[in-house]
Amino acid sequence: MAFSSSNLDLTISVPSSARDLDMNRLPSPGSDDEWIASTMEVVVDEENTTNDGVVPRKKLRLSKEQSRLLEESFRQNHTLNPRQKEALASQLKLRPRQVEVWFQNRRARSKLKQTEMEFQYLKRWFEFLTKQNQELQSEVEELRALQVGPPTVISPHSREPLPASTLTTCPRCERVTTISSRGASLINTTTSTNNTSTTSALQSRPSSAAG
DNA sequence: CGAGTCAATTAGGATC
DNA sequence: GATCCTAATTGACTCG
Repeated sequence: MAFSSSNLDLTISVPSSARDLDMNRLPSPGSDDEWIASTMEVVVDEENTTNDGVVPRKKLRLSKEQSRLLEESFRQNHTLNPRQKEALASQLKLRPRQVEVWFQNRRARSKLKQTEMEFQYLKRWFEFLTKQNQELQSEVEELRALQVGPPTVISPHSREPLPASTLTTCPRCERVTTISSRGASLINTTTSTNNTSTTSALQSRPSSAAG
């Protein structure tokens, strides 16, 4: 069995003898099955088999140049059509299946990274909302403490006092509302500075996190 | 039904 | 030796 050495530093060593097997070798000519069969022929020897005759898996390590090229083409496209796959495999002296597997794993890593980033973002967003909620709760408490008689609510539109109403907390959003004869109207209980921070926080929220 | 993709998993090798 | 990274396998699923 003769394996030509390649200029890429991708080899597997067979422990029993010091010989190296070039993992990048393309089948010439033939299918992946033939390539695997020829590889197995080298790998299978008595010292490399377990008691039940199972051949231990040898792991390919991609060279830096191979990884660089794969990353480069991944940046261009996250999936490859069969022709691109063949071309890339041939360029990298890998089997198409290996290129395919690399892209598959790369997509998985990419997705995992994205999920981790989204998790971090949502975590920070949750912390922010919790803090905001606590602050609003405190304000509600303060307002309740100040409430001695029926509240006088100034209309933000007319600047005129609105009819007597009842100060309550919306059970859904926990914002303070007034229930008046004209129906429920929202009172902004936050200060202008708080309002600004809330608005800017909302505006800075990246839409990508939503989906 | 075959090809392609994905999620889950396994396992080899590097690094600490 | 534990841990991390990643190549490779497997089985389920989708789509034309």
